[in-house]
Formats: sequence, C-alpha cells, structure tokens
Amino acid sequence: MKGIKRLAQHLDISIGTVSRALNGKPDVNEETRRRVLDAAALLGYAPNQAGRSLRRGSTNAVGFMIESNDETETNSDNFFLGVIGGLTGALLKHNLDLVVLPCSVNEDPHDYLQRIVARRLVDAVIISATQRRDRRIDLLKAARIPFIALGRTGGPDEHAWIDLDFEGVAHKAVARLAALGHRQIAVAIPDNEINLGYVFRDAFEDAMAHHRLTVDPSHIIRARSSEHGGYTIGNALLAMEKRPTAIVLVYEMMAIGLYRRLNEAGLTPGRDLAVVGFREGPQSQFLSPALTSFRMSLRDLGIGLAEGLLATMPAYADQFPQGFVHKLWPMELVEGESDAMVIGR
Amino acid sequence: MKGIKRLAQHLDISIGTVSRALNGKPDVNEETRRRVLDAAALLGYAPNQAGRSLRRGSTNAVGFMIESNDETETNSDNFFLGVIGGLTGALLKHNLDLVVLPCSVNEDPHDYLQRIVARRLVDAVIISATQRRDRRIDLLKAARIPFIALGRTGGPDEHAWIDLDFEGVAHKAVARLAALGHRQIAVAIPDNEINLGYVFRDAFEDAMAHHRLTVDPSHIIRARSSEHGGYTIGNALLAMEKRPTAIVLVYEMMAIGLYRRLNEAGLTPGRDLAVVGFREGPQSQFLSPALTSFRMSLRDLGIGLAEGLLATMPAYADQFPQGFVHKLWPMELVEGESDAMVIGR
DNA sequence: CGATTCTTCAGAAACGTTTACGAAAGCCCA
DNA sequence: TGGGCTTTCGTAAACGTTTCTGAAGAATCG
Repeated sequence: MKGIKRLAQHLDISIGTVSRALNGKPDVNEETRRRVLDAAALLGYAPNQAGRSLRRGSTNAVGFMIESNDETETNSDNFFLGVIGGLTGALLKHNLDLVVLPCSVNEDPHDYLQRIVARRLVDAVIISATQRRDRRIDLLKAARIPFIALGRTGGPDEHAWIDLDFEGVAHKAVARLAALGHRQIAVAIPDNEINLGYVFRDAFEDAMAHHRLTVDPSHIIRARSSEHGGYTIGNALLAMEKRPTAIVLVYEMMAIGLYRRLNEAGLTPGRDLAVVGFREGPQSQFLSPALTSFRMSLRDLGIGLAEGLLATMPAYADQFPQGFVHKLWPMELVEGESDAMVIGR
Repeated sequence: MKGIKRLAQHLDISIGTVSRALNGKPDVNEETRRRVLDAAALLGYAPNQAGRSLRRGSTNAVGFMIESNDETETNSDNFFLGVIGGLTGALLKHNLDLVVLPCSVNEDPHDYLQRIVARRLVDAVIISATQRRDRRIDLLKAARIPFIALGRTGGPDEHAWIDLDFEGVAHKAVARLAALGHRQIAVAIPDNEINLGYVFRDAFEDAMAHHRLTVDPSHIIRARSSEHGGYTIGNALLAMEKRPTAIVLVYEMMAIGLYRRLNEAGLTPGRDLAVVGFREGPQSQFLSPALTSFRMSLRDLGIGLAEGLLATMPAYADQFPQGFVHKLWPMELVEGESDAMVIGR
C-alpha cells in the first residue's frame, strides 16, 4: 500500500477526507485536518505528481525553452543559463517546478514545442530567441497555454513579452560616439533569423538619423553570434577601403574576437577603432582597453520573466494583476576606454 | 474527445491497439502501425505525460538539485549553470526531460529532496554540493532512486559520483610553487560544510608533505566562497606577521577579491605574493597579471554526469554498462603570471 | 478435417489523485 | 417530535495512458 491510501489506512479514514484535508478544503473537521497533516509529515507523504497532474489537468511546472547547440561549439555564452538562475529563485517561491526545454538546433522549434504542448508537460512556457515571424506564438495561443516571450517578434504582440532595450542601447551608443566626433559608424548584426537583429538594426538606423548621420550599407555587418563572428567582423573591417571609425556590437562574445583580430593587425581598440560592446560579461571589465558596454542583471531578468509569466496564468490571478507584460529591459552604459578616441576636431 | 481516444476514434480501432502501435509492441499489424503513426503525426498527437507517468510509474525526467541562494547575493558563479548546458544536450539525445530542483538555502536539502522523491517527480537525480556526511544519499538509496553525486562524501561510496580532481590540482599547484622556491604556502578553504573543503585541505597537505614542506596551521584560511571571501583572505594575509609567499585558492571568484585587496595594499600578485587560482573563468585570462589557474569544461562535466546517471538507471541497461561511475574530473593547468616569482635562491 | 498455434485486436483493469455527490449525524427551532 | 440546516465524511467516478487477458480468425500441422 502506498501513497494516500496508506495514509488513509494509517489514520483509519477515507482517502477522500485525507485529500480534502491536505488541500485545505473547508468541509473537514479541524481536528481531523491536524491529524492528517501530522501523519503526512510523519510518514513523509507528498502527493504523487503524476496522479495529481492527471486529475487536476495541470502539472505545477513551467518550461523554459532554449536552443541547445548540442554540438561542441563551446561558444555558448551563459545568457540563458544566467536567466535560469533568476527563474528558479522566483518560481521556487510559488512552488512551481522548472523544466528546461532544450530544442536541438537540428529541429524546428515549432515542432519541438508542439510535442511539449501535446504531452501537457508544463502549464506555461517561456520561449526565447524569438524569430521575426514566430509560429510558436500561434501554437501557444491556439492551445491556450500561458506564455511569455523573451524577445519581440515582428507580428502583433497580443501576448506577454520582455525584450532587451535595444533602442536604448543603440541610442546611447550612437549618442556617445557622435559626441566624440564619429560620423562613420558601423554596426554588427547576427546573421540568423532571430528578430533581435532586425530590431537592433532599426534602432541603430533610428539613432543615426536622429543625429543626422547616414548609414553606409556596407557598414551593416552580418556575422555569427560568437567570438569567431567577432573575428570575421575584424576581417570585414580591415578589408574596407573606407573604414568606419567606430563600430557597435550586438553580442557580447563578438568583442573578444574583434579585439583579437585588431591586435593581430597591430591596431588598438579605442585608438584606431572605437568599439562599443553589448552586454557586459565577466570578461569585458578585464579586456584591455576596458570595453565600453551595457550592464544588466540576468538574474533580475529571470525574475521579471517569472513574474510576467505568472501574470498570464489564471491560477495566479489572485496574486498577480492579470495581463500581458510588455517590457523593454533597461541596460546601463558602462564606460570603458574602448571608444575613448576623439575624431576630427 | 482528446488524446488517444480521439486518435482511436479517428482510426476506428481501439485505444489499446493505438497505444501498442505507438510503443512499438510486437502484436500489431505493420499496416495498422503505419496508419497509426501517420494519423498521430497528422493530428500532432503525443501521449499525455501525466497519464503515461502514472501508468508506467516513471516520469521520463531527471532532476538536477542545486542550491539556490534566492536572495540577492549576486556572487553566484555560473558553475552549475554551465553544467546544465552539458546536461541538457546529453539528456536530449535520450529524450529525457530535465527539471531543475533549486533548494532554497533556508531549507534542509534532505527535506527538500525527500519531498521531491515522495512526489515521484523524477526518475533519477543528480545531487551537487555534497556534504561530508550527506543524508540525501541514504534517502535516495532507501527509495531506490538512481542518482549520481557531483562531489564526494566522507562516507562509503557505494554509489555513482563525479568530483573535480582536487588531488591533482593541489599537487600541480604545490609542485609548481615548490619548484619556484616557495616554502610557506597557504591555502584557502570555503567555510561551509560542503565536503569539497575537507577534500582539498587533505589533498593540499598531502602535496605539501610530498615536497617535504610543512603547513602552518594559520596558513589554512577559511573564507566565504565568493569574491568578498577573496577580499577577506587578503585581509587575513596582510594581518599576518609571518606572511606566506604563496597561496592556493579553491574557488574561482576568490581570486577577484584577493587581487582587489592586494592592489589596495599596493601589492602585486606574482611579485609580492604568488597566487594560484582554481577554476579558470572567463575573467581569469583577463586579470592582470594573468591568473594561473586550472581549466575544465563545464559542458563536458555535464555530459559526464548525464552518462554516469544513465548508467545507474535500469531502463538504460542496454545502452550503458550498468555500474557506479567513480571519476575524478581532470583539470588542466593554465599558466599565468600570478605566481611567476622566484623565491630565495 | 480437427486440433493446435499464431497473429491481431478489443476490452478492461490499473496507476494515484481530486472532487462531485450523497448520506449520516448533530443541531436548531417551530 | 419532526423537518430542515449544517457539519463532516465516505463512495465512486474521472483524468489518459499502458498492459494484461482473452477471443476471433487465419494459418499450420498431424
């Protein structure tokens, strides 16, 4: 005999009463409830999750979908992993389990998520790396699964999302460079279909226009989102006849590779080329010269995502104002010397 | 009508046959099986996980238990998070779900795990930050839950574990320092009950004895496992009348704080004090002078843990040689300049 | 051709929980 | 006293799946 039956037998009452006692239902005598709770603590009883999920129709778990480059491309930065740190802490407070949903790069994220949804593995889900047109959103809406997106899409946004404040970053970066006299400013964009690239490009062009600067099309450089991508950016820059005097990067690891390529060419960031990085990583403060970049707390982002997600879940309607969070996550400029050069006069 | 019933109705066969077809049971006509598989793909059917778990008695998920400092102590390094990256990739290959089990620092890890076990949330579990005497191991053995420990314990080891090769690290560090002429070598130990501290201390003393060096008890410095802990180590060193000429750290973030404290005192690592760090982080290669430390792949460690865990699970007896993995994870010396000083003559 | 085996499938039970329903007992009040 | 509440609890059904049991029909064999 196991589970609730054992507990009921031990107390010589019915399993229905045990269940009601444990779940705080009103129609149970207070003394009985206390006896049940005591016995449960004594025997170390906790309800079997599968049985409970099946009956209730909800699993008490939320999923975090990330893309997993299961190959040995070790460039994987720890962005998502840092977010997980915040997520677990916030979800722990509400006794929700977190299941990591790693979608192999070989599989279509939509198909992967569809299987998760069909299995009813989680009650709600966080999707990341949103694409410009992301079918996962239609899927989740149709299945009525609460969700929040980490990243905007190109389509309508009748759903919860949090995204980095690319507009703010682009404006701060361009304003700073423009003030230093730069007129030829390049931008690095990841060469994938993630919406981030489109958003940042638009934001950059906006910022440039705001400062009455024109963007040379050849100065919009597409590269892989990795250290190696930064190296190729260096190649591209060195091959240009009219080289920009500054560049803004959109992926933290790019700075490492770009530094390396510049050093190989005998050039110094902040003297021969102004470099503005993206997210401040553990390494950026140690790069020499120190990289000008933007700071944010991955942990806090995780917490924000958790709260935004809970706000979409009917079960938490009493604890969170229901509705769709739309939030641009602020990033704070960290001044380094990698762009400390004055142009012209 | 939902789930397998819908599929069965659509095909006009019984749900039993549908289930057997999907699960590759032999007693089903091949043409029927094909029809079922086609229909399942068409309708996007995947078996409800709760129903399946309940019936099968296994959940198709493994847990990774970490301690979550849900407070804002942001010092949390990304060690465990890096491991998760490897775990997800390896588990994905076997279609196992990963659920993160964050135990609040306020709760007893044993009680937390007991609840997880009682809920039957996962089929197997990875525990980390093992203590010298870790009751979780008795719990898991008694419940017959397959598990692997990240970290040794002080007790018998009739279970699977993987731990960092602290012995190798201590020996390499001491050998290197001894060759440079150091005789007064200190060691930093975390001031918690995690077994790691005991193991490293023993390994350090072994290594010292091997080089016929004596360990001054005051040179065994206990400090918090954080950057701030490194700072307090600096304080302790500066306050000593007979200061050691070298120190070996056992936690990566300690190096940052120690550097800071030394700099404040006008001292330079590698000139005034030889510093050997522990795990090479993204930052250590950028510290100035470059930190001598030890390299390992968190991702590979995650993969190793996954494989060691699968080897303990009866369900994978055909794919992995069953048995208990006992493995010291090698760490490779990365030479920096933080200990490049010659003592005496 | 009858007996036996094999193939294929339908039906039903079981996993552990929650909850709708109803019943028993106590109470109140006319 | 008896009818109607209220309180408390037991019973049974339901969630979606897998698997056991057995049965019908086809195939094989003596």
